[in-house]
Amino acid sequence: MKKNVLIIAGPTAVGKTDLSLKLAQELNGEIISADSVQIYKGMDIGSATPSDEELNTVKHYLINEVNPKDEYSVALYAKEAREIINDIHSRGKLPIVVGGTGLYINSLMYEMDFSEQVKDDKLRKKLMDEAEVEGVDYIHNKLEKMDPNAANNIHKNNLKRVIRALEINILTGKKMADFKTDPVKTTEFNPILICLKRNRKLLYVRINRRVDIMLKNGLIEEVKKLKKNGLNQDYTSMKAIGYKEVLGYLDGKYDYDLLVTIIKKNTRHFAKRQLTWFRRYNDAIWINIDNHNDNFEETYKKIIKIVNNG
RNA sequence: GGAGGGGUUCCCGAGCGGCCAAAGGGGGUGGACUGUAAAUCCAUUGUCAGAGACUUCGAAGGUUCGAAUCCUUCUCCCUCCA
Repeated sequence: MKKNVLIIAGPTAVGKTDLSLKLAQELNGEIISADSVQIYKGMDIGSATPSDEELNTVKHYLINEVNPKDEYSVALYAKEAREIINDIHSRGKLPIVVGGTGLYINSLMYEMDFSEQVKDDKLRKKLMDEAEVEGVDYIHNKLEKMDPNAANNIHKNNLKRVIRALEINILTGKKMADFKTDPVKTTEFNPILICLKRNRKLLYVRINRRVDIMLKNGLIEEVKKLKKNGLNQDYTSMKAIGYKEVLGYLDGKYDYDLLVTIIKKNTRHFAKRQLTWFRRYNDAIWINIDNHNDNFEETYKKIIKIVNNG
């Protein structure tokens, strides 16, 4: 029988951390983060990384692992998280994947083909320059000739993706579809996907409140520190919500009030995108936790039952 | 008290007789997503909805084949002079 992996997903600020800590204690589990920002070191406030106390209560993985100047990727995540899952299983414990990065979670639940190491920054830049000079239609037509299927699926304005598809074709001669086999579920373990949700309005209230708290807790200082260490908006890590906006504020692009508004807005938009992503999974178990602000008992008991019954 | 300017769809803001359910932006909502994913991109946004019908542009009247657009009165807001 395949071993279980419990996955707790959901939009930002829904309350994943609190619940997962409780679950880990009840289920003899260890937590693997699925968060593309918490994985970076020194980005704690803006990414709502669990506190030191929380991190010490339950064993956590893939949090504060990567230098913000380094690049990270789903491919790496899929590899590392699977190794950790195996390790946890080998010790007879339950791996609990917690996070809101849909693609990362997807890379665990499904077999994604990351075998070909293809990436060429120079080529990307060249294509980007080309697009700037010739226009998006030109570059999209180019893709149309090389990989009509991909061109059909990617909107011409989505430059990043158009270029990626071209990059793959130029580097490997393959087409996008060659990597995009029908979703095949992983056979290594049995993923149990729990998606947490709340009433949208309430979620937005929580988001707004949390942004205020982040600011009060020193988000700006955190970004200043990162900036001092040489980080700027060109780094992937600094494109995270909260960070990119504060960098703009520090550069004088807008005042404090507008900064707050923008961070909140972007976070709300993000939460919406997360929800859209998670809705793709037909076998997801959605749990509304509106009524569990103070007491998770009912929710975690429900989840424990689900896990125990396979 | 006098002289002007203005009240437009959730918000800001264009329109100034028909091509206006009304530009544009914001916000909201829905969606896409295979190595940057907290990224990147798309759609939709008066109501019912099938073409189409119905109710909107501060309020009430009026002119006109036809009004958000013109006239009258009322009402609220802003600026300047007193």
